[in-house]
Order: sequence, then C-alpha cells, then structure tokens
Amino acid sequence: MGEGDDDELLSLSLSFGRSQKAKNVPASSPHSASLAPPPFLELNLLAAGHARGGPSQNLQLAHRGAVICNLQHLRHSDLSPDYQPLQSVGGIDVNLAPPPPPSYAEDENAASSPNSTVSSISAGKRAEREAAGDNENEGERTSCSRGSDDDDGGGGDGGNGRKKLRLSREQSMVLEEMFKEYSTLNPKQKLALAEQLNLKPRQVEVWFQNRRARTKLKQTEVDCEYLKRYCENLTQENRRLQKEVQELRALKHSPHLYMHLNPPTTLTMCPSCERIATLSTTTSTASPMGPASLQASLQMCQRPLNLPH
DNA sequence: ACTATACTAAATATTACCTCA
DNA sequence: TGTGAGGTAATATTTAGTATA
Repeated sequence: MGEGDDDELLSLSLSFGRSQKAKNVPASSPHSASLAPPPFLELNLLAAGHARGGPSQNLQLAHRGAVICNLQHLRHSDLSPDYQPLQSVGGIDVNLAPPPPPSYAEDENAASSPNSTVSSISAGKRAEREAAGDNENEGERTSCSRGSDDDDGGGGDGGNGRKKLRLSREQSMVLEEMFKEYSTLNPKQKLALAEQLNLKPRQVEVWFQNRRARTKLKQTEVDCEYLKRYCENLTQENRRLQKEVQELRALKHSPHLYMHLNPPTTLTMCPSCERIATLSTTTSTASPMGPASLQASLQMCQRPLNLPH
C-alpha cells in the first residue's frame, strides 16, 4: 500500500433479493408472503479514486429496479436501526396506494372490449386458464362503474383485439386494501375478489403481480437511497481517515512534533468492521505508533470494507 | 427420476392519461 | 382552443424458474 493508494475510496453497488426457494409462497399461506423485505442485500465495496469521480457517482439508481449497486452480504438489519425496509421510509409508504387516478371510472372510452385474449395464439397454459376461469368475459367488461359507458360504441371493441382498461377507483381501492393484507392471493381469495369486483380472476391475478412488482421497485429505490447515503458517509469517513493518516505520516517525519503526539484515537477502530486496530488507545500513549502498526492500520482500512456486521 | 401443472418474478409490450409546447 | 410529442403509470403478455403432486 503505497502512497498512491491514499486516495482510494469506495464504490458501492447493490442488489438484493431472496433465494429462489423463498420466492414461491404457498398459496395456502398468503400471510407468509406479506411484504417482507428482501432477506439479504449484496454489497460490493470497490476501491475507486475519488479524485476521478465523486463518491456519489458510484451509485446509480437503475431503471425499473434493476439495481446497480452491488452489495454483498448486507442484511437489512445491518444497515442501521433507523433503516425501514418497507413502508414509510422518508415519508414514502411503499405500500400506499398511488393517488387514485382522476376519475378513470368516468372515462369515456373506458367502455371497450374485453381485454385481450389476443395475440397469444399458442399459450396452452394460458388458454387453458382463460377457458377455465374466465368464460364470462367477452364483452362483460370490468366494473359496474364503467358499465354505463359501454354503449358509446367507441371503445376498443373487438376491432383490433385488446384494449386495456383502467380499473375503477373503487376496484383499485378494494384491491389495494386486499393487498395490504395479502400480497398474494390463494385461488379462493382470487375468485372471491374477482367476483366481488366484477373482474376476471386473471385480472385480479395480474393486478397482484404488478402490484408486487411495484412494491419491490419502490423498495428498491428506498434501499438504494439509503445505501447511497450510507456510502456517502463511509466516503466522508474514509476521506477523514486518509487525511489523518497523511497528517500522521507528515508528523512522523518531524520527530520533534511526533514525540508529543497523542495517540490517534480515531484510528483505533476500523469503521467498517469495527475491529480494533493495533494502534488503539490502549497501545499506550507511551509507545507512539511505529511504521508497522501504521501499515497494519492502513491495510485494514484500505481493503474492501465490510459493512458492519 | 420424470412429467404435468400451477404458481411466481422478471422483463417486456401495450394502452391510457397527463403535461407542455 | 385544439393538437401532437414525449413521459409516465397502469394493465397485460411472455418467459423462465421452482414447487408439488
């Protein structure tokens, strides 16, 4: 670790998820699926010259939740006591229903066709599904609230197949309420909800899929913001320590000052792993830090940092 | 062990709606 | 005021992986 390493900083990249096994939630136990935070985060802290780019440049928010941050073995509980994995982080409640669309229910072209069943010519599995559960479809559009519009003729009626319709406010509200309780539905729940909302079970299913995806995306953004701040703090701390090391080195070369130097208490513990370094305050004020211990300290702080355990 | 089925997440496409020039 | 482009959100489809019977 030469002088050249002095300005090495950290870059953070993060991704998180759960093991594949944990992904599938038995339909019979919807509660177990309820909005648990991803069980782990992956974090990679890489050396990056801060002179070349700001520390915050090393983190980016990926579009659509594809997170670029690369975190390794960082559990949510590791982040900090104030880290909130879900729901209202920084004023954001990721479970909160998005503001209701401005009266979609009254939307005029909302009439329109049964959704799709279109293009997928093959899709045996899906075809089966539709055939099985969704027979009532054809023309029987979604909500009663929009039923009144059905006659405007416009609508995407058959014409060219699929026409997407927004759910009415009431439907959305009910779905959101349900989602708060169960992030996944079992078949019975799905059927019941579909019936209650006058939707096709498939629509309910799709809505929940997309809702889970939105939740995850929001959570990803929240996590990323948090980690960004975390990284900035680490960067600051790193800078501070590097500066201190430089000062100490400078002092080392002026023995007069060096002998009167108090032990650098701030270097006694690695900020990342919190291990006590050789040059803790307990290394006695009488024995000023020698080159070896300094070296050890530097090595400790310059290798890729582990986040706090 | 193999297969069929059902379910899910992720990626992607399509459509609806909003804003602004 | 009307309109078209661009952006965003919502809804739908496809694909691949996994669990289970």
